[in-house]
Amino acid sequence: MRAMSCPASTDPARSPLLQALNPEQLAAVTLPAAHALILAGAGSGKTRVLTTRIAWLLSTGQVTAGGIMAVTFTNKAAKEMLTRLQAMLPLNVRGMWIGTFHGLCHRLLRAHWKLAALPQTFQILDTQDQLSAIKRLVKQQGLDEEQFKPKELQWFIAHCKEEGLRPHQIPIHDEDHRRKVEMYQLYEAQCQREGVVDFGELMLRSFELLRDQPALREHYQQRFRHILIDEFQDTNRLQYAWLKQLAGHEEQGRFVPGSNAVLAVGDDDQSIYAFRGARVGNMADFVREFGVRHQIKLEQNYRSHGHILDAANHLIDHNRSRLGKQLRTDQGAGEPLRVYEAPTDFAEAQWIVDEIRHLVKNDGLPRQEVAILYRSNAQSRVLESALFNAGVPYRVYGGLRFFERAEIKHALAYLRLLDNPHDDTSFLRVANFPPRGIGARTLEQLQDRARSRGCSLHDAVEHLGGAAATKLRAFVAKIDVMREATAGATLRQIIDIMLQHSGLLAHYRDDRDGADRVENLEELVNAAESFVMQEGFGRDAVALPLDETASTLAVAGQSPVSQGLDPTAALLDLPLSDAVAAETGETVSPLVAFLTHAALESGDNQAQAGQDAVQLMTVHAAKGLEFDAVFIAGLEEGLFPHENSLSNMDGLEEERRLMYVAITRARKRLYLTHAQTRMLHGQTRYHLRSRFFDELPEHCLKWLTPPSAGWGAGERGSPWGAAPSRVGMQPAWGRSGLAETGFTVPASARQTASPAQAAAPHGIRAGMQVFHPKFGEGKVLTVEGQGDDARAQVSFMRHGSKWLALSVAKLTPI
DNA sequence: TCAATCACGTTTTTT
DNA sequence: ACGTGATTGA
Repeated sequence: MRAMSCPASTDPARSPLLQALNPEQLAAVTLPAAHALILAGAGSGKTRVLTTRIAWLLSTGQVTAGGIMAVTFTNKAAKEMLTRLQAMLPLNVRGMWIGTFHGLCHRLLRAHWKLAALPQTFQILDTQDQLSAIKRLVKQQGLDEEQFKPKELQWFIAHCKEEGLRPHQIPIHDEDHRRKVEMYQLYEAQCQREGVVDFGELMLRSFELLRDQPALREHYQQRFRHILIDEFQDTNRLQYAWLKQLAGHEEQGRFVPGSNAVLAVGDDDQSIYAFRGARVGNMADFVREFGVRHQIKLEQNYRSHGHILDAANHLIDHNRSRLGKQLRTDQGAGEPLRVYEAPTDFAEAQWIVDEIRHLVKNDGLPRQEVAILYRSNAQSRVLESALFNAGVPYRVYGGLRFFERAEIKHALAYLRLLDNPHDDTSFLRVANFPPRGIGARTLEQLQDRARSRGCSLHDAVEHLGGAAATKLRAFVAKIDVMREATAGATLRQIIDIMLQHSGLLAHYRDDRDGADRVENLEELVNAAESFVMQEGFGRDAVALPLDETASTLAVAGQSPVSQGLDPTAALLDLPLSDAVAAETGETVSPLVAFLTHAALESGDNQAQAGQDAVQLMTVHAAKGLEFDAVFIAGLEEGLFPHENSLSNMDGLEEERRLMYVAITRARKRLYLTHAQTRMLHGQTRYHLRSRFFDELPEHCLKWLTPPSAGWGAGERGSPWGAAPSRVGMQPAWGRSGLAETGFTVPASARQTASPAQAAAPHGIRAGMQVFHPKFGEGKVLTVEGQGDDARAQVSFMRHGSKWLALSVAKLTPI
């Protein structure tokens, strides 16, 4: 370790930390302390660069641990960074500000709860809680749930916050819009009254805190000399604005970057979250507004074989809006991409499973090194059943997470009421659970009373008369008893007491199908135990992180006071006493901390159901992961690219980036599969092969089935459909079995060798050019349903894509 | 208050 | 097709 703490002036290559880096990576790691942008391609060692950069900054004494902030999007990424850092440096990373956007915002708000106008024990509303809070509000306002769909309202509020807008800042368009904004305002008031904040509020409130408190802002600007941001292409407007508060200030309406250094790492080609507010444009804005002079591209890929990379490069080249980047590898070309067309989704799944068994049996591939990726969750069902029937162990990502399970949410609601009896969301969740004779009617009365008095449900109870009130009082008393019984207890004891007193445990024990839920509740106790262990509550670990940091570096032979900026001193100088309190973690009780943890980290996606299992997930979920062998299933027009994204260019380009992400997950072997027909929403649908096939270089592909007509076919006016086949019928070539056999088909022949596009009686088939009296010329994308129910999705030249009932619409093939 | 029935929606998702 | 969430009847 001593060797690493060489001063910045010595040859950096001598440090063992830096030796294994390629020139671009080295340049990125050893950048001067200035704003910089790293364009990091898939598999280019991005995380490694980030962590090594931090380690390098620390070990060369350019900054102390307290002077670094590193931001990620997911807890997983944050954890990974911490783990890798710890492996590189003898450092207590606890005092470092490494975490997710929301985690760090939360930390700020806990530290400065008074300035942020929050109650000290404020709790976090997850998406579920938020929705139920909104439903409650809509009902309370006596509004029609049909007209004001809570889901829509939730979306509206979340998006306003992502844009950094408070209700009064929103320009009103029309009456409907005005009412939405009004609801937003009422929702805010409700949250404030109940002492809860949603995810968006964590971001927005801490942004405003920094914006409106100059002393605080300057303190943190002085403190965080180096700010590093991962997955920058996924940041939304508010996150970027938040960053600017930490790294500069406004002057006459213009942003002036500060003296600290922001390192943004991202990949515009992997921007797949525009639908939730991500702005790739933040990358360009960052370069402009921060006057970035250092830009580095990491294009050396350490993951995939040549053909896979070629395919990815070629595909993404079809996107127009790109910063421009080309991955390269030192590994050989490797195997070609295998393409398989199945008659049905069922057959596709069957074939994939067979192929996986061969991979495992013949090639000795560990099952967890095989992934099946798909565009939408609905596709997992048929794959799961095929795997299940074949007895192949598998694991599906993306189900309910631990802290989202109903029984856990109930338990957490009780725990929250212990700290904050005015949390109405929690109150309503468990007032009658387990059932104790408090009906919906009673709760409605209580809500009315609370509203008219402007108080919480808890406080409204004593002002309620009648028989029902007795039961409510008993409930409130129960909570009060629990609160007394748990005073001064450890987290474990609190949970044990709560589980007993609330009757939750007994309720699920009595339930015939409650075994799993009982198990989960017991797991909750374990989760709390390990949380306490990790956080080291009530012990030295949290006490003085900055001092520990200082001594660590002193041992490494460096003065923590470099550039005259001692963060410890800066902190103590602060007139903000609660900042110190927060830094030492003194003010947060273990229970509050645990509840926060539950909200911010909703837990693992699924218990490790067998390590040796094939991995199933959406392409989105696969981002950042890699596997030896990858299957991308359901590569069909309308599915992938998804039909909802076809109406505009941006949508299609995002789908293409998604495909790019999918391809670059594979190390050695990649399969691309599609089906002619598929069950979707209970109906049979006929799909064309995805246009993405036509965007891959021919020399990378190995067609295991004769290539049929694809997206490009109709466009080029080639003849159609030789022999129509029926749904479920085996194609002429049968199951060509092993991937070892293959067809080599020249690109020119691809469109004409068109087998078996299933035909419906009306004669309209996917891929046809058609004419509509009103919309004019168009191309059929999808046909679904039979008889009078048959519908087609047609992409018209002038009117975009539309769904038309074939029994009504006058479509003529041309 | 609870179970049975029915309408509804159904791209992607983290915090 | 299928699971969820709200409504209705016992």
